Amino acid sequence: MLDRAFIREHLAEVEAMLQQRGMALDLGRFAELDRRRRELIASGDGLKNERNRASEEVARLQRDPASRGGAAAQEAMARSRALGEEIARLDAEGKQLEAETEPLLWSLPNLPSPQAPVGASAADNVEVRRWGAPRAFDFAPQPHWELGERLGILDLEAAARISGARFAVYRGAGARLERALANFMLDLHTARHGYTEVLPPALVNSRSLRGTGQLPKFESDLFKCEGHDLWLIPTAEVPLTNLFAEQTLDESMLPVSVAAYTPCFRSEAGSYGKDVRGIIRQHQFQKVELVKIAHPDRSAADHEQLTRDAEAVLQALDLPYRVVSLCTGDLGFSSRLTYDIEVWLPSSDEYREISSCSHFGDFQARRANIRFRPQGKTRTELAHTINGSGLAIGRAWIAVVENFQAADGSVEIPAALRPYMGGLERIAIR
RNA sequence: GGAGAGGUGGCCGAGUGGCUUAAGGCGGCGGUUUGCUAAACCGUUGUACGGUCAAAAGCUGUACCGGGGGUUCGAAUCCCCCCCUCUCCGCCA
Repeated sequence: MLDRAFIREHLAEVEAMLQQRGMALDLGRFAELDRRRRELIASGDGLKNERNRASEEVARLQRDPASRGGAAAQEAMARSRALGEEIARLDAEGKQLEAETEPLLWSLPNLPSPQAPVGASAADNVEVRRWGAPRAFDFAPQPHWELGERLGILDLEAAARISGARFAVYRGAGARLERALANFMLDLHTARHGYTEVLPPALVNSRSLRGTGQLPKFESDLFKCEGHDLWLIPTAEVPLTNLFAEQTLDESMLPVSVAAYTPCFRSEAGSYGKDVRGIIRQHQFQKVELVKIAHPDRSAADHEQLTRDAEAVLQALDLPYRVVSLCTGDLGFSSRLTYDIEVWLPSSDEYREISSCSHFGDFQARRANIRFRPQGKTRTELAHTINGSGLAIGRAWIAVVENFQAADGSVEIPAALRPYMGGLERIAIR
Protein backbone atom coordinates (compact mmCIF):
# COMPACT_ATOMS: atom_id res chain seq x y z
CA MET A 1 0.00 0.00 0.00
CA LEU A 2 1.19 3.46 -0.80
CA ASP A 3 1.22 6.18 1.80
CA ARG A 4 -1.93 8.29 1.55
CA ALA A 5 -0.10 11.52 2.27
CA PHE A 6 2.60 10.64 -0.28
CA ILE A 7 -0.02 10.16 -3.02
CA ARG A 8 -1.67 13.45 -2.04
CA GLU A 9 1.59 15.38 -2.25
CA HIS A 10 3.04 13.67 -5.35
CA LEU A 11 -0.04 13.11 -7.46
CA ALA A 12 1.50 13.63 -10.90
CA GLU A 13 4.61 11.65 -9.97
CA VAL A 14 2.58 8.69 -8.74
CA GLU A 15 0.46 8.72 -11.90
CA ALA A 16 3.61 8.80 -14.06
CA MET A 17 5.21 5.91 -12.20
CA LEU A 18 2.07 3.79 -12.39
CA GLN A 19 1.91 4.55 -16.09
CA GLN A 20 5.33 2.87 -16.40
CA ARG A 21 3.55 -0.25 -15.20
CA GLY A 22 1.01 0.16 -17.97
CA MET A 23 -1.70 1.60 -15.74
CA ALA A 24 -3.45 4.58 -17.17
CA LEU A 25 -4.89 6.02 -14.00
CA ASP A 26 -6.44 9.34 -13.17
CA LEU A 27 -5.97 10.03 -9.49
CA GLY A 28 -7.92 13.29 -9.70
CA ARG A 29 -11.03 11.72 -8.22
CA PHE A 30 -9.02 10.16 -5.42
CA ALA A 31 -7.49 13.57 -4.67
CA GLU A 32 -10.93 15.17 -4.56
CA LEU A 33 -12.35 12.48 -2.26
CA ASP A 34 -9.29 12.68 -0.06
CA ARG A 35 -9.61 16.45 0.24
CA ARG A 36 -13.28 16.09 1.19
CA ARG A 37 -12.36 13.36 3.67
CA ARG A 38 -9.88 15.61 5.43
CA GLU A 39 -12.45 18.41 5.62
CA LEU A 40 -14.88 16.01 7.26
CA ILE A 41 -12.30 14.84 9.76
CA ALA A 42 -11.41 18.42 10.66
CA SER A 43 -14.98 19.55 11.22
CA GLY A 44 -16.01 16.27 12.86
CA ASP A 45 -13.08 16.39 15.28
CA GLY A 46 -14.01 19.98 16.12
CA LEU A 47 -17.59 18.96 16.95
CA LYS A 48 -16.38 16.00 19.00
CA ASN A 49 -14.21 18.39 20.96
CA GLU A 50 -17.28 20.53 21.68
CA ARG A 51 -19.30 17.49 22.70
CA ASN A 52 -16.54 16.34 25.05
CA ARG A 53 -16.62 19.75 26.69
CA ALA A 54 -20.41 19.65 27.04
CA SER A 55 -20.20 16.15 28.57
CA GLU A 56 -17.63 17.32 31.07
CA GLU A 57 -19.97 20.13 32.02
CA VAL A 58 -22.81 17.66 32.54
CA ALA A 59 -20.56 15.58 34.77
CA ARG A 60 -19.54 18.62 36.78
CA LEU A 61 -23.15 19.79 37.25
CA GLN A 62 -24.44 16.31 38.08
CA ARG A 63 -21.79 15.79 40.75
CA ASP A 64 -22.94 18.83 42.69
CA PRO A 65 -26.25 18.21 44.51
CA ALA A 66 -27.11 21.90 44.15
CA SER A 67 -27.16 21.76 40.34
CA ARG A 68 -28.02 18.09 39.75
CA GLY A 69 -30.90 17.74 37.31
CA GLY A 70 -31.15 21.54 37.04
CA ALA A 71 -31.85 23.65 33.98
CA ALA A 72 -28.13 24.14 33.27
CA ALA A 73 -27.54 20.39 33.30
CA GLN A 74 -30.55 19.81 31.04
CA GLU A 75 -29.30 22.46 28.65
CA ALA A 76 -25.83 20.92 28.49
CA MET A 77 -27.31 17.49 27.80
CA ALA A 78 -29.45 18.89 25.01
CA ARG A 79 -26.44 20.62 23.47
CA SER A 80 -24.41 17.40 23.68
CA ARG A 81 -27.25 15.45 22.07
CA ALA A 82 -27.59 17.93 19.22
CA LEU A 83 -23.84 17.81 18.60
CA GLY A 84 -24.03 14.02 18.62
CA GLU A 85 -26.59 14.04 15.83
CA GLU A 86 -24.47 16.32 13.70
CA ILE A 87 -21.41 14.18 14.39
CA ALA A 88 -23.28 11.03 13.37
CA ARG A 89 -24.12 12.70 10.04
CA LEU A 90 -20.49 13.67 9.37
CA ASP A 91 -19.21 10.24 10.46
CA ALA A 92 -21.61 8.52 8.09
CA GLU A 93 -20.43 10.65 5.20
CA GLY A 94 -16.83 10.03 6.21
CA LYS A 95 -17.43 6.30 6.26
CA GLN A 96 -18.91 6.52 2.79
CA LEU A 97 -15.76 8.29 1.57
CA GLU A 98 -13.56 5.66 3.23
CA ALA A 99 -15.57 2.97 1.49
CA GLU A 100 -14.79 4.67 -1.82
CA THR A 101 -11.09 5.43 -1.30
CA GLU A 102 -9.90 2.44 0.77
CA PRO A 103 -10.43 -0.19 -1.95
CA LEU A 104 -8.52 1.96 -4.42
CA LEU A 105 -5.67 2.35 -1.95
CA TRP A 106 -5.50 -1.42 -1.41
CA SER A 107 -5.65 -2.00 -5.17
CA LEU A 108 -2.86 0.36 -6.21
CA PRO A 109 0.37 -1.49 -7.01
CA ASN A 110 3.75 -0.47 -5.67
CA LEU A 111 5.77 2.24 -7.40
CA PRO A 112 8.66 0.79 -9.44
CA SER A 113 12.19 1.48 -8.25
CA PRO A 114 14.18 3.93 -10.38
CA GLN A 115 16.53 0.97 -10.89
CA ALA A 116 13.82 -1.09 -12.60
CA PRO A 117 14.18 -0.87 -16.40
CA VAL A 118 11.26 0.92 -18.03
CA GLY A 119 9.34 -1.34 -20.41
CA ALA A 120 6.00 -2.79 -21.38
CA SER A 121 6.39 -6.56 -21.20
CA ALA A 122 8.71 -9.47 -20.45
CA ALA A 123 10.43 -8.73 -23.76
CA ASP A 124 11.84 -5.57 -22.18
CA ASN A 125 13.41 -7.30 -19.18
CA VAL A 126 17.13 -6.72 -18.90
CA GLU A 127 19.70 -9.44 -18.40
CA VAL A 128 21.93 -8.64 -15.43
CA ARG A 129 24.35 -11.56 -15.46
CA ARG A 130 24.86 -15.13 -16.59
CA TRP A 131 26.47 -18.09 -14.87
CA GLY A 132 27.67 -21.28 -16.53
CA ALA A 133 27.15 -22.28 -20.14
CA PRO A 134 24.41 -24.48 -21.58
CA ARG A 135 25.74 -27.97 -22.18
CA ALA A 136 26.38 -29.01 -25.79
CA PHE A 137 24.42 -32.22 -26.44
CA ASP A 138 25.52 -34.74 -29.03
CA PHE A 139 21.95 -36.05 -29.13
CA ALA A 140 18.51 -34.42 -29.06
CA PRO A 141 17.71 -33.70 -25.39
CA GLN A 142 14.31 -35.00 -24.30
CA PRO A 143 11.73 -33.00 -22.35
CA HIS A 144 11.34 -33.90 -18.66
CA TRP A 145 7.89 -35.44 -19.05
CA GLU A 146 9.18 -38.00 -21.53
CA LEU A 147 12.26 -38.78 -19.46
CA GLY A 148 10.18 -38.90 -16.28
CA GLU A 149 7.53 -41.24 -17.66
CA ARG A 150 10.11 -43.57 -19.20
CA LEU A 151 12.13 -43.72 -15.96
CA GLY A 152 8.96 -44.32 -13.95
CA ILE A 153 9.64 -41.35 -11.68
CA LEU A 154 6.84 -39.08 -12.91
CA ASP A 155 3.22 -40.19 -13.41
CA LEU A 156 0.97 -37.49 -14.81
CA GLU A 157 -1.82 -39.89 -15.79
CA ALA A 158 -2.23 -41.05 -12.21
CA ALA A 159 -2.28 -37.43 -11.05
CA ALA A 160 -5.03 -36.64 -13.57
CA ARG A 161 -7.14 -39.54 -12.23
CA ILE A 162 -6.63 -38.54 -8.61
CA SER A 163 -6.97 -34.78 -8.94
CA GLY A 164 -7.16 -33.57 -12.52
CA ALA A 165 -4.99 -31.61 -14.90
CA ARG A 166 -1.94 -29.73 -13.63
CA PHE A 167 -1.06 -32.09 -10.83
CA ALA A 168 1.86 -34.50 -10.58
CA VAL A 169 2.65 -37.80 -8.92
CA TYR A 170 6.33 -38.53 -8.34
CA ARG A 171 7.45 -42.09 -7.74
CA GLY A 172 10.57 -43.78 -6.42
CA ALA A 173 13.75 -41.87 -7.23
CA GLY A 174 11.55 -39.05 -8.58
CA ALA A 175 9.90 -38.52 -5.20
CA ARG A 176 13.25 -38.90 -3.51
CA LEU A 177 14.72 -36.25 -5.84
CA GLU A 178 12.04 -33.75 -4.73
CA ARG A 179 12.85 -34.43 -1.10
CA ALA A 180 16.60 -34.31 -1.76
CA LEU A 181 16.32 -30.93 -3.46
CA ALA A 182 14.24 -29.52 -0.62
CA ASN A 183 16.58 -30.79 2.09
CA PHE A 184 19.67 -29.67 0.20
CA MET A 185 18.30 -26.15 -0.25
CA LEU A 186 17.12 -25.80 3.34
CA ASP A 187 20.47 -27.04 4.66
CA LEU A 188 22.36 -24.63 2.44
CA HIS A 189 20.29 -21.60 3.46
CA THR A 190 20.20 -22.36 7.17
CA ALA A 191 23.79 -23.54 7.61
CA ARG A 192 25.56 -21.19 5.20
CA HIS A 193 23.32 -18.19 4.58
CA GLY A 194 21.97 -17.50 8.06
CA TYR A 195 18.28 -18.21 7.54
CA THR A 196 16.11 -19.63 10.31
CA GLU A 197 13.99 -22.56 9.19
CA VAL A 198 10.25 -22.10 9.69
CA LEU A 199 7.40 -24.52 9.09
CA PRO A 200 4.32 -22.32 8.66
CA PRO A 201 0.66 -23.14 8.00
CA ALA A 202 -0.30 -23.80 4.39
CA LEU A 203 -3.72 -22.24 5.02
CA VAL A 204 -3.92 -18.56 5.85
CA ASN A 205 -6.67 -16.03 6.47
CA SER A 206 -7.61 -13.19 4.14
CA ARG A 207 -5.93 -10.62 6.35
CA SER A 208 -2.55 -12.25 5.71
CA LEU A 209 -3.19 -12.29 1.96
CA ARG A 210 -4.04 -8.59 2.08
CA GLY A 211 -0.82 -8.00 3.99
CA THR A 212 1.41 -9.34 1.24
CA GLY A 213 -0.74 -8.05 -1.64
CA GLN A 214 -2.50 -11.12 -3.11
CA LEU A 215 -5.82 -9.68 -1.95
CA PRO A 216 -8.01 -7.90 -2.77
CA LYS A 217 -6.97 -7.88 -6.44
CA PHE A 218 -5.92 -11.44 -7.23
CA GLU A 219 -8.57 -13.59 -5.62
CA SER A 220 -9.06 -15.60 -8.83
CA ASP A 221 -5.46 -16.88 -8.66
CA LEU A 222 -6.11 -18.49 -5.29
CA PHE A 223 -7.83 -21.57 -3.89
CA LYS A 224 -10.30 -20.78 -1.12
CA CYS A 225 -11.75 -23.18 1.45
CA GLU A 226 -15.51 -23.16 1.22
CA GLY A 227 -17.24 -21.93 4.35
CA HIS A 228 -14.04 -20.70 6.00
CA ASP A 229 -11.91 -17.60 5.87
CA LEU A 230 -8.98 -19.82 4.88
CA TRP A 231 -7.01 -19.93 1.64
CA LEU A 232 -4.31 -22.27 0.34
CA ILE A 233 -1.05 -20.35 0.22
CA PRO A 234 0.18 -19.49 -3.30
CA THR A 235 3.69 -19.09 -1.82
CA ALA A 236 5.28 -19.28 1.63
CA GLU A 237 5.94 -15.56 1.23
CA VAL A 238 2.46 -15.07 2.70
CA PRO A 239 2.85 -16.88 6.06
CA LEU A 240 6.55 -15.99 6.39
CA THR A 241 6.07 -12.25 5.89
CA ASN A 242 2.96 -12.23 8.05
CA LEU A 243 4.93 -13.87 10.86
CA PHE A 244 5.97 -10.28 11.51
CA ALA A 245 2.62 -8.59 10.91
CA GLU A 246 1.58 -6.26 13.73
CA GLN A 247 5.05 -6.66 15.26
CA THR A 248 7.58 -4.04 16.27
CA LEU A 249 11.06 -5.51 15.89
CA ASP A 250 14.17 -4.29 17.61
CA GLU A 251 16.51 -2.54 15.20
CA SER A 252 19.42 -4.76 16.23
CA MET A 253 17.50 -7.84 15.00
CA LEU A 254 17.46 -6.63 11.38
CA PRO A 255 17.66 -8.13 8.92
CA VAL A 256 15.58 -11.10 10.05
CA SER A 257 16.03 -13.99 7.61
CA VAL A 258 13.65 -16.94 7.47
CA ALA A 259 13.32 -19.88 5.10
CA ALA A 260 10.53 -22.39 4.65
CA TYR A 261 9.75 -25.43 2.54
CA THR A 262 6.02 -25.58 1.76
CA PRO A 263 3.58 -26.67 -0.89
CA CYS A 264 2.17 -23.78 -2.94
CA PHE A 265 -1.24 -23.73 -4.58
CA ARG A 266 -2.24 -21.61 -7.56
CA SER A 267 -5.42 -21.80 -9.55
CA GLU A 268 -3.55 -20.51 -12.63
CA ALA A 269 -6.81 -19.10 -13.90
CA GLY A 270 -6.24 -17.69 -17.34
CA SER A 271 -3.09 -19.68 -18.00
CA TYR A 272 -4.84 -22.41 -19.98
CA GLY A 273 -3.00 -23.24 -23.14
CA LYS A 274 0.31 -22.17 -21.61
CA ASP A 275 2.84 -24.75 -20.48
CA VAL A 276 0.32 -27.57 -20.73
CA ARG A 277 2.99 -30.26 -21.15
CA GLY A 278 4.90 -31.52 -18.16
CA ILE A 279 5.13 -29.95 -14.74
CA ILE A 280 6.24 -26.39 -15.49
CA ARG A 281 2.92 -24.93 -14.37
CA GLN A 282 0.99 -26.82 -11.68
CA HIS A 283 -1.88 -26.21 -9.28
CA GLN A 284 0.36 -27.57 -6.52
CA PHE A 285 4.12 -27.34 -6.37
CA GLN A 286 6.70 -27.26 -3.62
CA LYS A 287 9.07 -24.42 -2.99
CA VAL A 288 11.76 -23.29 -0.58
CA GLU A 289 11.08 -19.63 0.10
CA LEU A 290 13.42 -17.00 1.51
CA VAL A 291 12.15 -13.89 3.31
CA LYS A 292 14.04 -11.00 4.88
CA ILE A 293 12.65 -8.21 7.04
CA ALA A 294 15.16 -5.45 6.51
CA HIS A 295 16.26 -2.04 7.69
CA PRO A 296 15.30 0.60 5.09
CA ASP A 297 18.89 1.89 4.94
CA ARG A 298 20.29 -1.53 4.08
CA SER A 299 17.41 -3.27 2.30
CA ALA A 300 18.83 -2.81 -1.21
CA ALA A 301 22.00 -4.70 -0.22
CA ASP A 302 19.91 -7.34 1.55
CA HIS A 303 17.89 -7.83 -1.65
CA GLU A 304 21.11 -8.37 -3.63
CA GLN A 305 22.28 -10.83 -0.98
CA LEU A 306 19.05 -12.81 -1.01
CA THR A 307 19.30 -13.09 -4.80
CA ARG A 308 22.88 -14.39 -4.44
CA ASP A 309 21.69 -16.87 -1.82
CA ALA A 310 19.18 -18.27 -4.30
CA GLU A 311 21.78 -18.35 -7.10
CA ALA A 312 24.10 -20.34 -4.83
CA VAL A 313 21.71 -23.29 -5.11
CA LEU A 314 22.03 -23.42 -8.90
CA GLN A 315 25.80 -23.01 -8.71
CA ALA A 316 26.06 -25.90 -6.26
CA LEU A 317 23.95 -28.02 -8.62
CA ASP A 318 26.03 -26.89 -11.60
CA LEU A 319 22.96 -25.66 -13.49
CA PRO A 320 23.51 -22.78 -15.94
CA TYR A 321 21.31 -19.72 -15.36
CA ARG A 322 20.91 -16.04 -15.94
CA VAL A 323 19.50 -13.22 -13.84
CA VAL A 324 17.13 -10.69 -15.38
CA SER A 325 15.77 -7.48 -13.92
CA LEU A 326 12.05 -7.26 -14.54
CA CYS A 327 10.96 -4.16 -16.41
CA THR A 328 8.30 -1.84 -14.99
CA GLY A 329 5.57 -3.46 -17.11
CA ASP A 330 6.42 -6.97 -15.89
CA LEU A 331 6.84 -6.24 -12.16
CA GLY A 332 4.55 -7.98 -9.71
CA PHE A 333 1.88 -5.99 -7.93
CA SER A 334 3.74 -5.49 -4.64
CA SER A 335 7.28 -5.28 -5.97
CA ARG A 336 9.43 -2.25 -6.69
CA LEU A 337 12.41 -4.23 -8.02
CA THR A 338 12.54 -7.89 -9.01
CA TYR A 339 15.36 -10.15 -10.20
CA ASP A 340 14.16 -13.33 -11.87
CA ILE A 341 16.62 -16.18 -11.88
CA GLU A 342 16.14 -18.28 -15.01
CA VAL A 343 17.60 -21.76 -15.35
CA TRP A 344 18.61 -23.31 -18.65
CA LEU A 345 16.19 -25.94 -19.98
CA PRO A 346 17.74 -27.82 -22.91
CA SER A 347 14.55 -29.41 -24.24
CA SER A 348 12.92 -26.06 -24.93
CA ASP A 349 16.25 -24.38 -25.62
CA GLU A 350 15.58 -21.44 -23.30
CA TYR A 351 16.03 -19.98 -19.85
CA ARG A 352 12.96 -20.45 -17.61
CA GLU A 353 12.11 -18.70 -14.35
CA ILE A 354 13.04 -20.74 -11.28
CA SER A 355 13.12 -17.93 -8.73
CA SER A 356 11.77 -14.42 -8.38
CA CYS A 357 13.58 -12.20 -5.87
CA SER A 358 11.69 -9.04 -5.02
CA HIS A 359 12.21 -5.92 -3.01
CA PHE A 360 8.96 -4.44 -1.73
CA GLY A 361 10.20 -1.38 0.13
CA ASP A 362 7.62 -0.54 2.80
CA PHE A 363 4.66 -1.54 0.58
CA GLN A 364 3.92 -4.83 2.35
CA ALA A 365 5.08 -3.51 5.72
CA ARG A 366 2.42 -0.79 5.56
CA ARG A 367 -0.30 -3.30 4.69
CA ALA A 368 0.76 -5.83 7.32
CA ASN A 369 2.03 -3.26 9.85
CA ILE A 370 5.59 -4.53 10.21
CA ARG A 371 7.68 -2.04 12.17
CA PHE A 372 10.97 -1.63 13.93
CA ARG A 373 12.14 0.72 16.65
CA PRO A 374 15.31 2.66 15.82
CA GLN A 375 17.65 2.47 18.77
CA GLY A 376 17.29 5.35 21.20
CA LYS A 377 14.17 6.68 19.47
CA THR A 378 10.59 6.44 20.62
CA ARG A 379 8.96 6.50 17.19
CA THR A 380 8.76 3.28 15.21
CA GLU A 381 9.32 3.04 11.46
CA LEU A 382 8.03 0.70 8.78
CA ALA A 383 10.49 -2.05 7.91
CA HIS A 384 11.26 -3.20 4.38
CA THR A 385 10.40 -6.68 3.12
CA ILE A 386 12.25 -8.85 0.62
CA ASN A 387 11.59 -12.35 -0.63
CA GLY A 388 12.58 -14.85 -3.25
CA SER A 389 12.33 -18.50 -4.12
CA GLY A 390 15.36 -20.43 -3.11
CA LEU A 391 14.24 -22.30 -5.21
CA ALA A 392 11.07 -23.69 -6.75
CA ILE A 393 11.52 -27.43 -6.27
CA GLY A 394 9.45 -28.63 -9.23
CA ARG A 395 11.36 -26.52 -11.70
CA ALA A 396 14.67 -27.49 -10.11
CA TRP A 397 13.58 -31.10 -10.58
CA ILE A 398 12.95 -30.38 -14.28
CA ALA A 399 16.31 -28.63 -14.62
CA VAL A 400 18.23 -31.54 -13.05
CA VAL A 401 16.43 -34.17 -15.12
CA GLU A 402 16.80 -32.32 -18.41
CA ASN A 403 20.33 -30.95 -17.98
CA PHE A 404 21.83 -34.17 -16.62
CA GLN A 405 20.16 -36.57 -19.03
CA ALA A 406 22.21 -39.06 -21.00
CA ALA A 407 21.61 -40.41 -24.50
CA ASP A 408 20.21 -43.63 -23.03
CA GLY A 409 17.50 -41.71 -21.14
CA SER A 410 19.13 -42.03 -17.72
CA VAL A 411 19.74 -39.06 -15.46
CA GLU A 412 22.91 -38.37 -13.52
CA ILE A 413 22.47 -37.04 -9.97
CA PRO A 414 24.50 -33.86 -9.36
CA ALA A 415 27.27 -34.53 -6.84
CA ALA A 416 25.82 -32.12 -4.26
CA LEU A 417 22.56 -34.09 -4.16
CA ARG A 418 24.01 -37.60 -3.87
CA PRO A 419 24.27 -37.57 -0.06
CA TYR A 420 20.57 -36.71 -0.05
CA MET A 421 19.80 -39.54 -2.49
CA GLY A 422 21.31 -42.29 -0.40
CA GLY A 423 24.45 -42.19 -2.53
CA LEU A 424 22.56 -42.77 -5.79
CA GLU A 425 24.62 -41.49 -8.76
CA ARG A 426 22.25 -42.13 -11.62
CA ILE A 427 18.56 -42.74 -12.20
CA ALA A 428 18.33 -45.37 -14.92
CA ILE A 429 15.59 -47.45 -16.52
CA ARG A 430 15.19 -50.57 -14.42
C1' G B 1 -18.38 -29.58 18.29
C1' G B 2 -20.14 -28.70 23.92
C1' A B 3 -19.45 -26.28 28.94
C1' G B 4 -16.88 -22.77 31.90
C1' A B 5 -13.15 -18.75 32.65
C1' G B 6 -10.74 -14.90 30.35
C1' G B 7 -8.71 -10.83 26.51
C1' U B 8 -6.78 -3.49 29.64
C1' G B 9 -0.43 0.27 27.18
C1' G B 10 6.43 -2.90 25.63
C1' C B 11 5.24 -6.37 30.14
C1' C B 12 2.46 -7.27 34.89
C1' G B 13 -1.93 -5.44 36.84
C1' A B 14 -6.25 -2.12 39.17
C1' G B 15 -10.55 -0.33 37.28
C1' U B 16 -19.47 -2.00 37.69
C1' G B 17 -21.53 4.65 33.78
C1' G B 18 -19.02 11.08 34.77
C1' C B 19 -13.59 13.26 40.69
C1' U B 20 -9.96 8.29 34.68
C1' U B 21 -6.22 13.01 31.79
C1' A B 22 -6.53 4.34 32.35
C1' A B 23 -4.20 3.89 39.29
C1' G B 24 0.14 1.25 40.77
C1' G B 25 4.38 -1.65 39.54
C1' C B 26 8.20 -3.50 36.02
C1' G B 27 11.01 -2.28 31.78
C1' G B 28 12.98 1.58 28.46
C1' C B 29 14.86 6.63 27.82
C1' G B 30 16.79 11.37 30.08
C1' G B 31 18.68 13.64 34.52
C1' U B 32 20.56 14.39 39.89
C1' U B 33 23.95 12.11 43.27
C1' U B 34 28.59 9.02 42.58
C1' G B 35 35.98 7.01 41.96
C1' C B 36 33.12 2.98 38.77
C1' U B 37 28.83 -0.01 39.05
C1' A B 38 24.63 -0.46 41.90
C1' A B 39 20.99 1.82 44.84
C1' A B 40 18.01 6.04 45.77
C1' C B 41 15.45 10.23 43.95
C1' C B 42 13.27 13.37 39.87
C1' G B 43 11.31 13.59 34.98
C1' U B 44 9.58 11.04 30.70
C1' U B 45 7.01 7.09 27.84
C1' G B 46 2.23 3.95 22.49
C1' U B 47 -0.37 3.89 17.57
C1' A B 48 -3.31 6.05 13.75
C1' C B 49 -5.73 10.09 11.38
C1' G B 50 -6.25 15.49 11.13
C1' G B 51 -4.84 20.90 12.08
C1' U B 52 -0.79 24.50 12.49
C1' C B 53 4.26 24.93 9.75
C1' A B 54 8.07 25.88 3.54
C1' A B 55 9.68 21.42 6.18
C1' A B 56 11.07 19.18 10.64
C1' A B 57 10.63 19.83 15.70
C1' G B 58 7.07 21.62 18.71
C1' C B 59 2.14 22.74 19.85
C1' U B 60 -2.91 21.24 19.19
C1' G B 61 -7.57 18.14 18.13
C1' U B 62 -9.84 13.32 17.52
C1' A B 63 -9.95 8.10 17.91
C1' C B 64 -7.98 3.64 20.03
C1' C B 65 -8.91 -0.99 26.72
C1' G B 66 -9.59 -8.28 21.23
C1' G B 67 -13.06 -6.85 16.52
C1' G B 68 -17.90 -4.99 14.98
C1' G B 69 -22.69 -3.04 16.22
C1' G B 70 -26.13 -0.96 20.05
C1' U B 71 -28.03 1.77 24.67
C1' U B 72 -26.78 6.76 26.85
C1' C B 73 -25.99 13.78 27.18
C1' G B 74 -21.62 10.56 28.42
C1' A B 75 -19.06 3.52 27.84
C1' A B 76 -12.76 0.10 29.46
C1' U B 77 -17.41 -0.34 32.50
C1' C B 78 -24.22 -2.01 30.38
C1' C B 79 -26.53 -5.04 25.96
C1' C B 80 -25.97 -8.03 21.18
C1' C B 81 -22.90 -10.60 17.43
C1' C B 82 -18.08 -12.35 16.15
C1' C B 83 -12.72 -13.64 16.87
C1' C B 84 -8.86 -15.45 19.91
C1' U B 85 -6.60 -17.67 24.50
C1' C B 86 -6.94 -21.00 28.78
C1' U B 87 -9.37 -25.29 31.55
C1' C B 88 -12.48 -29.54 31.13
C1' C B 89 -15.43 -32.89 27.88
C1' G B 90 -16.16 -35.07 22.92
C1' C B 91 -13.74 -36.37 18.26
C1' C B 92 -9.04 -37.35 16.10
C1' A B 93 -3.21 -38.22 13.12
